[in-house]
Amino acid sequence: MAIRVYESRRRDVVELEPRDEGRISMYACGPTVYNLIHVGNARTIVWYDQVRRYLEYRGYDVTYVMNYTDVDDKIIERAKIEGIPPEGVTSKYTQAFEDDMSALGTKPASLIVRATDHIGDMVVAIQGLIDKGLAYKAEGDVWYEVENFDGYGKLSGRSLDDMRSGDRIEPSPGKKHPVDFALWKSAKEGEPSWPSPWGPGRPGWHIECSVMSTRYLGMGFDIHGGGRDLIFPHHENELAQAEGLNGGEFVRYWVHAGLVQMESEKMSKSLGNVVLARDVIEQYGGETCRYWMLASSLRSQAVFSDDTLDDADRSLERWRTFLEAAGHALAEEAPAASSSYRRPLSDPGPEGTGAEFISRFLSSMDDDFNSAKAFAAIHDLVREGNRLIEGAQRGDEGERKSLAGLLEVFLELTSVLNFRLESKPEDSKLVGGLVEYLLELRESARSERAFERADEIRERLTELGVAIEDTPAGPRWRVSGTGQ
RNA sequence: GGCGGCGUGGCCGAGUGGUUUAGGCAAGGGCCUGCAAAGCCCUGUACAGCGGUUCGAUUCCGCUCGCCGCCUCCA
Repeated sequence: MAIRVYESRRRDVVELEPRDEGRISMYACGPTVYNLIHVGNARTIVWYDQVRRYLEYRGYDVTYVMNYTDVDDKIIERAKIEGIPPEGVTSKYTQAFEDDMSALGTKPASLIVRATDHIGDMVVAIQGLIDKGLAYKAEGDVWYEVENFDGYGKLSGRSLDDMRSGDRIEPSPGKKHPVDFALWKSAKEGEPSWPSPWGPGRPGWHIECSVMSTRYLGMGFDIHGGGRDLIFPHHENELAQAEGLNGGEFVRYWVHAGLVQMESEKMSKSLGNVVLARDVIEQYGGETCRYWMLASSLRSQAVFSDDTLDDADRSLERWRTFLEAAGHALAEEAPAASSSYRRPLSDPGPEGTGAEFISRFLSSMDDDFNSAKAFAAIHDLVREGNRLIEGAQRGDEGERKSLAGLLEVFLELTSVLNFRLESKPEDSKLVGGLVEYLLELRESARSERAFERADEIRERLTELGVAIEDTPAGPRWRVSGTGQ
């Protein structure tokens, strides 16, 4: 069974057949580092991280390149506002991006590339396009001539005629066709610039991705993506540049993520309805945020609201509770998480306790990363596991064995999604000691049947965010809630 | 105006031409508990509307209504 993905250009779900057997090359448009990212930006990157993790889990050797766009009008603007040089802006927001993404459990791409480190390559590419008759100079600018590229519009499914008739494109002086886009912009006073055969200036928005992706991954690499809103013009233009310059196919599979919706409107910087990733992480924690992002599948739009985030938080809490309870029930026989699980496509498939859950998880994720269905398999596993806990605690050998098997599968599946399910940081030694002491007091009250006193202790702790559960093996506690 | 997508029970969100339920959250009932909590069991009879195809459609086709995305910087 192969992995299937929805491919934007073909507008269909197709089998993923990598250019090189056993290897996947993927490229993602990373941030333009001029601002803190919002949860929509973050969700797309988290999903790409998940795609990468899943492909590795399925046995592929993945090379994942991400770019940071660190030359752009917005950066220049921002530098003026903050009164610092553009490099100050980019380094500040690059760090902020990496901090946010790390809080969301993504691991850095195999290779991170910066536009400013590849200006020379871009100049060479632009000259190449001019030489091929696909670009032309107009004053200090260089424009891509879309009418000379056969197939312009094939990714986004639109024709030049459609676009010409649209009244939203403003013709610029010097452009031959209103859709022609800038490859090189001449420098204005006080802007960062680089030398070029056409005079000092800086590259246009799209050229860096064409140049850097093909430099490191070659033409015809496997997966390229970003949010749906990048399909046009960004990816269309990347395609026109790369294929126009090099010939052949640029990208085998275009994979685009659905956008985050805010009250039935997309979240977007231009609409001004953004919620910063940082703020959501602070309120709900990175793991809840990641759960929310992944619980809706890659292509569907995710609804941002307190309700959907609260749902995610409670669902995750259910998993944590299971992990903890199963661990207690099995004591030292409890399996530990491995650092790297692998289920290559070539595997005959799992056997033994919990195998059905692995199978369901795999077939769901193989099917265009249907995470919603994959999560359901984990939830079903948890229910079955919870049923076994009482018996396992009693010492029933059969149930212990089954529970241990299920727990092992649970650890595997949640680790593929990079959920650590760790207890809250408040769970420190001092706090632990104090809570244990209060529980001892409560237990002695209970043994004297002084329930009023016992309940008072429990209520006070609950108010403080410490949940108490009495189990046959004694009371248990944990820090609950969303950390507010 | 052009192109694309969607409309599932209180909310989020999978899926399918027909019999057995996606799953989560919330709600109600029960078990367990000193009482709780956690957990388990049960319950809700949902697929925008109108036609059509079909023995049978939530699932296919058409139309209508509503919503969303792209067409301009945007993940």
